[in-house]
Amino acid sequence: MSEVIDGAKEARPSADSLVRILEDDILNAVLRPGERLDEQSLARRFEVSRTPIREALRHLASSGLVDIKKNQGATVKRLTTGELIEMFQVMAEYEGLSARLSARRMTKEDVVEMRKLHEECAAMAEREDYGGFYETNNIFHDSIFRGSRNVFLQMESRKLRNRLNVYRRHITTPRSMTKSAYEHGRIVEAVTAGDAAQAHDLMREHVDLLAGAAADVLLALEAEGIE
Amino acid sequence: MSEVIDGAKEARPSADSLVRILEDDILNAVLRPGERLDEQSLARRFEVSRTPIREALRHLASSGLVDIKKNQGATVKRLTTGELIEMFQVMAEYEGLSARLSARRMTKEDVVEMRKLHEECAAMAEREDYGGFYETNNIFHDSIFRGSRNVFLQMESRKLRNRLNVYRRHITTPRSMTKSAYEHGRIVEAVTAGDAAQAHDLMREHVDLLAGAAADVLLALEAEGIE
DNA sequence: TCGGAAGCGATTGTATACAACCGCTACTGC
DNA sequence: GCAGTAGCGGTTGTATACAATCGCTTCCGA
Repeated sequence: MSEVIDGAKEARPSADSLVRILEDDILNAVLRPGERLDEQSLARRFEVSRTPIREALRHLASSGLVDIKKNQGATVKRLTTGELIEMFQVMAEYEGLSARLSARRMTKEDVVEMRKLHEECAAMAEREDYGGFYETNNIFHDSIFRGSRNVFLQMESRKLRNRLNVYRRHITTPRSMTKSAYEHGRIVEAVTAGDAAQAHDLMREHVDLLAGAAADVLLALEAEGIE
Repeated sequence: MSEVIDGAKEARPSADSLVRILEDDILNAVLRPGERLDEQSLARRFEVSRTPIREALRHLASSGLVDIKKNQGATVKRLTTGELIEMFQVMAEYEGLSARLSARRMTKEDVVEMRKLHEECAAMAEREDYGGFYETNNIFHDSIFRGSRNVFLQMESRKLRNRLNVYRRHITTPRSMTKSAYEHGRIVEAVTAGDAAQAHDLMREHVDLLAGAAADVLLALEAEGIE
């Protein structure tokens, strides 16, 4: 990564920094889906010219966070239900692959780390500490991504997770922490045992909230334009 | 897509078109991995100013085809063997997911189309028409991606396939067409039967073998320095 | 009153001008 | 002779100026 120098937030940011700043704003819902991203306003706000703003917007566009229409400017990408489902399915696949690879490649130290995080997760569930569970759950999943020893997979899943997180607040997860923790346990066992196929399946099912026929129906409905 | 007007190849291309032109050049190895992409030269070549060139380069950078270092310009991204293998693994997962979803969602018409393409593939294999097999094989796999009814998956896999195709010429796939055709057959049956899990596994293994073989060849190539 | 087209304002797309930065070379001093 | 530095050429990064395009409003006519 770049220097940590940009701690001084009043220094005029350069295109590079702008990408991250705008990205954060989108992920934290400072900029909301559908919102217009006017080049001049942004230029004034950051005290730079339109040029670096444009570059940043183009970058965000090709990473999927922003939507640019020719001669009509940029808006924060608004995802339809269908697109969200599609992306969740791919995310589930990423997670499944990470578990498969981890089952084959994790070192003893990796496994210890993973088990520790799993136990922390379980403890959070026990206490019904939702915030803590959410945090630890993320770290647990990350440990499995790292264990996969596939940097490309890690990058892609991180990008996708960011995009999905924009909508996290709208997704009131109906899942119980206890059930999640139980599933974590089974995944941990499969990975530890080196059972790649089992690890893959358990993980994909664990993550794929909308795996079932519900998704098929929703997609079909949307295909005929019902909103 | 956009207008078909840009058939006139001497019209000065706009940033949008430039992305596709440069992309094609990279995919067709007119621009080779590691090659420098000088803004001024490109600007002269296409008779535009540096501005649209820059935008195109940034776009290609975030789609992974180009590598941009701050103040040091852009080069065609050169992938290491390890990165290629990682990407092939993810690609296999994409294909597996497409088969899984197709098994659940394909219409009767989709299935007919898929079977037709499979039979064409088999015929090509029979005749040992390697070029024809390659073409038809791609179309066959595409038909399954389409059958998945997951546009996001299709887009991601297309992007990834493009990136991998840059190195296709280095990958003289040692697989027999006959074996591929046979595996296609099993996949077709699983999809038709609606056996999602089976379709997924068969497809992933079908493509993953390519990855394994590719890895070996690439490792050999890297030993002598890829150029 | 409603439909349509032309003009206007505003925004994006492109070109050019200028500033900042990097790498290389050559020179100087030890 | 070699190390280090200062200067130079060239490339990228940013700012500004200009052109093209789009949507909206307004005006005209039926």
